[in-house]
Amino acid sequence: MDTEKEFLSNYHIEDYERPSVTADVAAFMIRTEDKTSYRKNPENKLLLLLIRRGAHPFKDMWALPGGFLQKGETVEECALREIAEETTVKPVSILPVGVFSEPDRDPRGWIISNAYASIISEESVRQTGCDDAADAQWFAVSFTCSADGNYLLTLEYEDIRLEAVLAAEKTRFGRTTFRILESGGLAFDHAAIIAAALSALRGEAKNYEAVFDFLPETFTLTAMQKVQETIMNVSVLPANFRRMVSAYVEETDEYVRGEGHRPARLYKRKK
Amino acid sequence: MDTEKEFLSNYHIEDYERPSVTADVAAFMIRTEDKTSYRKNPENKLLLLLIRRGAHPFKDMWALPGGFLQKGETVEECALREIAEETTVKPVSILPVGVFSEPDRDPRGWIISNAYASIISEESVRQTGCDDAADAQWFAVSFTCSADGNYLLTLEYEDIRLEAVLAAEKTRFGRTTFRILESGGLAFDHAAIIAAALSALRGEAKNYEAVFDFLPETFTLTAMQKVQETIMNVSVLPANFRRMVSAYVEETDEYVRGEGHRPARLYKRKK
DNA sequence: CAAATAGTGTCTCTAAGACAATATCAC
DNA sequence: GTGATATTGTCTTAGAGACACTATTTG
Repeated sequence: MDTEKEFLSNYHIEDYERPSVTADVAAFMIRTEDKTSYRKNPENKLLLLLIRRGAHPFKDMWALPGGFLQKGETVEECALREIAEETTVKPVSILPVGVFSEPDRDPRGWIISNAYASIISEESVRQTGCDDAADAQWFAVSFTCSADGNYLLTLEYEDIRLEAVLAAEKTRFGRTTFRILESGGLAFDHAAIIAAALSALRGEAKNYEAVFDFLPETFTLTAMQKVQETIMNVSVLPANFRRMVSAYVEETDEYVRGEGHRPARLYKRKK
Repeated sequence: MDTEKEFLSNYHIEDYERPSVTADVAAFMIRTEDKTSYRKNPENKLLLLLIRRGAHPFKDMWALPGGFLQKGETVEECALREIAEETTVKPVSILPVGVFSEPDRDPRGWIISNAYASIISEESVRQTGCDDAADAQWFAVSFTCSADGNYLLTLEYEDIRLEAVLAAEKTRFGRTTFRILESGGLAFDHAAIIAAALSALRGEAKNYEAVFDFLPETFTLTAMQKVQETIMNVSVLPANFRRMVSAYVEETDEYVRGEGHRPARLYKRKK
């Protein structure tokens, strides 16, 4: 009968075949567009960071930032590291989306991916400017349910337009998985990962958690509502929105002036 | 410039160090206890399947069933296979709980675990009888928040009593992770995995999805309510429970008779 | 003043909690 | 009848959607 110590010294973990493990990150940002009139409030756009692959496989196609898990870090730390390497900004928060482990999902071999959604604040990007590299760009996101029950994921940056089609498959427990019908020029199974990340993000925006992460320290309630509506792709009456978030925010004494209409009070998140 | 084909033939995935990947499963069952009186309804108990480890490390301690990911299967398939190998019954459903990847979580080396909760119906266990092996037993589960804000996880089988203490750490998005203060004799970080699985299970029982999976094809509403209450550790007034589930169930023409009180109509899940 | 947004009040409807009351069986 | 559960109905309250109305600013 071995002792535990003896057992461990004789144990060779290398004897078993193992997969490679990666973390892939869908990094979202909301950009405030330019005003169309001196008195109109600006629109918002939901953006997703994609990297143009410089190497095979899927060379020159667009993919989520991500990379291999390194010894000594957790998968979550790996996701944070990868997003930091690509953007130079620290994500406000990070949300697990799922594990993608279909054996044939990567032509390089047996590689399973831990997917995360992360939220990057517009503020932090404006400060450090992270999209100067031509191979990393923020794409405008559209994700809608089409008439035939499939989902259409559209990603646009200047004249580049990626259109993926996904079949939504309801699994147990109200979860939905997405099967790629057309990848739309996205590498690997990243179209499915992006769809899952968007679903997760929308789920978390319901309780306003995710909404705050897109916003600066202080914000107007209208700005908050626009963020919520941009993520969720629905609209609410302003009066009702104010009532619903009133428990989560607190007033400051400051106002936004000079907008061509009544000044809006700034709020901050209630701890 | 390589073609993709050339690139892949020169690509040696073995050059990079990789972790081992496992799936661990918290398999839950609800057992109907014996009646204490001819006319009283029986109580329910929530049970969790644990395996006594026959090998180092943590030899002779209790652990979740689980095992290494094999080539050609997804982590979910791995979880299903592992639970089938241990119990001979097919779980009704399986629910992802999270990835546990702290570098030092396994003394054998770099091993990350994909945790799942699975639901086993009492019916299927009664039919095939899966706990004849002395090294696999169903433990009664108790999981409560103690006065100091920590969580107490108690697992009992006959004279064996495992008591783990966990600190709940709120992460973003309303999620909670559990840090082990006392493992209570559970192997690896399995106390934390069990706590996370119970949290996930309770979350899914709110919308009755998980509740149906514990029940047979047809059931009384009282039986359904007891299952819900057993999982969630809360109680509801019967009148209100009936109203709340009325949208999810439909009547059958059958009744349960001979119980010493008014016969209860049998219901089935509404598709 | 006009255009636009900021902000308040109120009506209605629905869902959930509390609770009263009735129904039906085995012993 | 008694003790237990089964089942229905109703009162109340909280929250969300709809909408009317007022307030405030800049060009």
